Amino acid sequence: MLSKSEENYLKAIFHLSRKTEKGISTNAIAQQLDTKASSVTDMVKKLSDKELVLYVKYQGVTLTKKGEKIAANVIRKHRLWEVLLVEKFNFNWDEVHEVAEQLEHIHSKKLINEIDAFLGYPKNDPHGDPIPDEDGNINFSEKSLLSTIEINMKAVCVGVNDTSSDFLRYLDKQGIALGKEITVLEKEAFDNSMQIKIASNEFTISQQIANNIYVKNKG
Amino acid sequence: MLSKSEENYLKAIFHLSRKTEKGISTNAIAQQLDTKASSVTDMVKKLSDKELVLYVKYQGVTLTKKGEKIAANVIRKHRLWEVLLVEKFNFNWDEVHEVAEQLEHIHSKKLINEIDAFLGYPKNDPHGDPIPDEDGNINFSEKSLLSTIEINMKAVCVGVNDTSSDFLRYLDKQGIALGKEITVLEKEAFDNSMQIKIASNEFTISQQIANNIYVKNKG
DNA sequence: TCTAATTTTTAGACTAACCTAAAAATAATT
DNA sequence: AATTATTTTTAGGTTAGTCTAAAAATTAGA
Repeated sequence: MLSKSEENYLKAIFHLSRKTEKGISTNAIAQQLDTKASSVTDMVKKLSDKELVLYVKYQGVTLTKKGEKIAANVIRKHRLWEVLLVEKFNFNWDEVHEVAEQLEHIHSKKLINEIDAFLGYPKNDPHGDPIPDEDGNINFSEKSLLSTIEINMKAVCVGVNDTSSDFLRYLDKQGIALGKEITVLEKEAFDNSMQIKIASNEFTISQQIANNIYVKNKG
Repeated sequence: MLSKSEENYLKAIFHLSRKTEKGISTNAIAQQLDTKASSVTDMVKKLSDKELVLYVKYQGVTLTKKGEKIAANVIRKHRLWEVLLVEKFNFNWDEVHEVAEQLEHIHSKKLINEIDAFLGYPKNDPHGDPIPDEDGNINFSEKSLLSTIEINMKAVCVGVNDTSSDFLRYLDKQGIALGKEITVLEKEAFDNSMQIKIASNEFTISQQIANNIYVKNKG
């Protein structure tokens, strides 16, 4: 049985691996976990001994099949708990992260599968991220950043990149939520801000906002 | 914020304090937590520094008001999680303990109060034990051991003492459950076994069994 | 009440997970 | 290609929580 810390390292490496094909640097992991590179080196050696990562000194790490499966399972738990909190326990999508960080380390196969069933086998968490299945398979359906959508095109909001409270509450305030249809009306060349329409509401969002909203193009 | 270990010590002292007015010995705590007396001494000093227990060397410990409230809160969480597992997630009452031991250490006031509401503010856990309120108040309603009930008296099962899987599954098999009415038909002086009736079923139970079932006398 | 048995505490050590500071390796720049 | 800058690792230390073994205090028995 892995410790909470070991699980967190595997999860961090999993997430970082999505963004590159190369081995993940100790520094990158340290940053992700808000710890020091020297601590990462220690832990990565331990995970390597347990055959959960492949580690070559100075060359970064990659997950083994075994490590990847465990990481995906932690993420599965995190996301299912998030859905439970939002759907059944009146949490807002900006309130779930901290508690889910704790709950993802609860060890009980039965419990997480019962929650999955209780929720009707959801495919995505409250931020639109896909929920891995029991075997660690994860469905990365393609999505685009809102900032890349052309003028006069329609798109459906399917996820967010930033999950900070500040950002999510801004979205709440603007009426931006998963499933909402967004029309791009105009783009400002100077600051890359864009004019968008949701339902009958028209307003402007900054590039920073548009860079943190995932959509599926509807043409 | 207290560590999991500190919370477990407070909980153990709380439970042991129910059985005696005296200070709780390091040995008793060690036994309860399956650890060594020397470890207990260390921890008890720490809890004393934090003013969660009263500790005099060689004289045992008692909880302070502050410590008692925290302990009751851990127990509240443990028992509410148990109800959730049984009522919503298809756990049997003999399966909940281990997971609840993990879940009781999740820190989120909102979550536990939402669960409480979701469950309709239950008064007792699946084993009949009372659930403390948010302020740590706990309702110890009096109950007797089935072994003390006189012949020809009726009683309602309201709790169990032993919560091991073996014992609880034995009760399942015999049709003994919370709320069931039990009539004492006969007592065997030799081994203190008793003949009982539940619904229309008559059978014999050993003294050991009768000593682990709590009932409320119905006369 | 004095000695023996038991309980409790102290002393010293271990592990997991972290840290800082220095050394070593790799990457970047001229 | 040589030097500088950056990244990574090593070395040594810290804290929380545990342990064993020995010492000290308390309790029990004769």
